[in-house]
Amino acid sequence: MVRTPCCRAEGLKKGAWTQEEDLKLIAYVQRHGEGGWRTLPDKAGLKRCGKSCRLRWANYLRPDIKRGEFSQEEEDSIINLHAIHGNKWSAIARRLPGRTDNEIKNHWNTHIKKRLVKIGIDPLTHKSLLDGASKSSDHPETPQPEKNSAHQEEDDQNSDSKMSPRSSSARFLNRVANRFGQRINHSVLSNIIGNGGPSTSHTTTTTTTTTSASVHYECERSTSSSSTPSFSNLLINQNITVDTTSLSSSTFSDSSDTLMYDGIFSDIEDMTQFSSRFLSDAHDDEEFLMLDESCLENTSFMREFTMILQEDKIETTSFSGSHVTPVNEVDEYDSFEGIDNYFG
DNA sequence: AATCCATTCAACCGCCTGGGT
DNA sequence: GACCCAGGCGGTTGAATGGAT
Repeated sequence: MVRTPCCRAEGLKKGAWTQEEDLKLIAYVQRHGEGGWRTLPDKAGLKRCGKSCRLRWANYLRPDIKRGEFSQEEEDSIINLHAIHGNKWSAIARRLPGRTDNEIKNHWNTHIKKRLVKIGIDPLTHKSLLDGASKSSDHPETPQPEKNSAHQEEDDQNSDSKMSPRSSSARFLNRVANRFGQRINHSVLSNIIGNGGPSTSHTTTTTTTTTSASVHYECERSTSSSSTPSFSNLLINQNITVDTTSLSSSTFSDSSDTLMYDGIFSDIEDMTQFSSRFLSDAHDDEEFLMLDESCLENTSFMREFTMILQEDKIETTSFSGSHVTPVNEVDEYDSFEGIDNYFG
């Protein structure tokens, strides 16, 4: 079947937009809103393809566009999100308010990708390019293959001031276990850490229907999601995340708590960083672990659980050893001591 | 100053998807 | 189910720019 062109090719202008065209487009969208892109050019008096108008608006003229250099935090988020989503630029852009998919894509291709390659990380797989090569201890200048993730870069750059998302995940688990270890029933924590128990069921069905707060883990793209998560691979390969939608006000049956939770999340200034570490799209093909219903109904638990998320975010962004609950780090990855305390 | 080359990024292209009929 | 349409997406292009020679 012959594809119908999105617009008539004759007489349409291409190339860089002029200020006059921008003003026309802005005026039209402000008056009529977004949408109807195919007919917009005629109505707005633009000799442009509707697609071109939409792109110009979405990538450049939209009032909430954030322009300028990417911050270190934004770059970290992009790397983390790319490890999860791959080249799904729009998905990544949704987590970076004010940044467009096109901008992120360009920045990735022109800056981040090169930097990752330079330090020995495959930007496609986020694994070391030196897999299988001899240990770099013989060659101190070559990257260490043990930390075969994109986070090596930030570790290298911020080893004293930042914690990697991986350690954040483990630390988060520690805190949950330490704080709630005496109150959450065993099966719930078994679910969270996937300790091989029967309750590592991936209750995808209930996620979309009855879910409230779902702790959900995402496997690295290179790993099979079908395997039952073990304690170790949870720490190494997975980030604990909380589904955003699950923490909406509708989550909580106690109406008096609704506003509180809304407040907490609206108070989080940097949703980008928060979401890059804890939040994820609720795709149908992703698997979820559910917190026990009883936990969700326990507003006290949910209150503290939410506070942990918030505190964790704050501590990670301005980490100093003095004010962070100590977490033993047995090796280069965090250990999950809290769960041991609980089960011990 | 002139030329060449590399880099950046706005814009385009073609494909895909979902909704409506 | 088939078809059409609108919108969205990722990959690619090419003009503009800056640095090196």
